[in-house]
Amino acid sequence: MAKFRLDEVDHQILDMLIDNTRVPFTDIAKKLLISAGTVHVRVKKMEDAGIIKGSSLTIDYKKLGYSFIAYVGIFLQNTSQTKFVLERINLLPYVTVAHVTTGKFNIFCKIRAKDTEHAKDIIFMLDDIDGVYRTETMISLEESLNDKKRLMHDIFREM
Amino acid sequence: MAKFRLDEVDHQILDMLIDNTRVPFTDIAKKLLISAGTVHVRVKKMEDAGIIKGSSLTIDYKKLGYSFIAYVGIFLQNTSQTKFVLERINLLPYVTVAHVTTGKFNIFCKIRAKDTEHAKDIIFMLDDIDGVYRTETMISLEESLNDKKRLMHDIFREM
DNA sequence: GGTGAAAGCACCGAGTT
DNA sequence: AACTCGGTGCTTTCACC
Repeated sequence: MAKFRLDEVDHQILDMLIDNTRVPFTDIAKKLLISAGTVHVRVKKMEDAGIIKGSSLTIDYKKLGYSFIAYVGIFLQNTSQTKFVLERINLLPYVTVAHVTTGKFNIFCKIRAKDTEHAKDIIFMLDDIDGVYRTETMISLEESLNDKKRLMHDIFREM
Repeated sequence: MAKFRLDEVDHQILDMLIDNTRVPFTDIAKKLLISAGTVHVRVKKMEDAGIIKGSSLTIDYKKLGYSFIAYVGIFLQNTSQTKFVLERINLLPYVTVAHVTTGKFNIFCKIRAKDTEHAKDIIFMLDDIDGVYRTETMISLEESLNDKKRLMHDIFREM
């Protein structure tokens, strides 16, 4: 995978858009003392390069009744079944992300549910997939998301 | 936390905006056969209710040279140190999310790094936090994100 | 690669049904 | 609650630097 170099202006633009994709390009332009046209061209360039893959809303799932988060580690009967099981897992809507991992588990995923009862159903569905030997669940008591803005500044500025 | 009820139109609007926050309200209106003003009012309502917390870009971190993902389970010397350690963890920019969990680990977090060398540095920083007894790392060999669109449709439509 | 202005639209609030 | 409509302001393009 090619590594793409961004300059300081690109970083500043990303910083602002990452916090709010709807911030007007004219505002960005004012802050960075460049023209709105330039902002537009640079954003387009980052989109074309695939650095900006898309945009999405941040939804408050708790307000929608989904306040249960857990991580589930999956042990397979045989690692050759990894691909098959991963495909099945991705058919389950309540699994938000799945990873093939080294270490203790073969597959590791995050689930989002309404409550413990609902989570139980999801975990049973995972257990029922062919090739899954057993699962181990870690319930999240508190989620703490890192601040995106700081992430961008500190991580990517150094490149 | 109060549970907020969304109707079919709200769901359709969210579905479109979740795929692309910059899709014009006029396009949404055309597709749903309502007026752009109505789209505007409904989005505003969801923002005011806090359902829509914000918006963000999806960045291709791999293209920026950050292709390493791992999960780190943390064992504390004493659970009373949870809050303190969590605060320290959140100061580390490469930790994208941290959870207080039940089960095997006390705290559980996800890190994003350039490579194994870089990951090692981050894990050492975690190990060095006062109160951390030891850590256990699971390296992600493959990440598989669930499709957002399907998530919204299948999960929230039923409420 | 950047600018600035102009044309084309989108947003958004007010007033109406 | 939803619609129309008009003012305001944003995006996007393009000729020029």
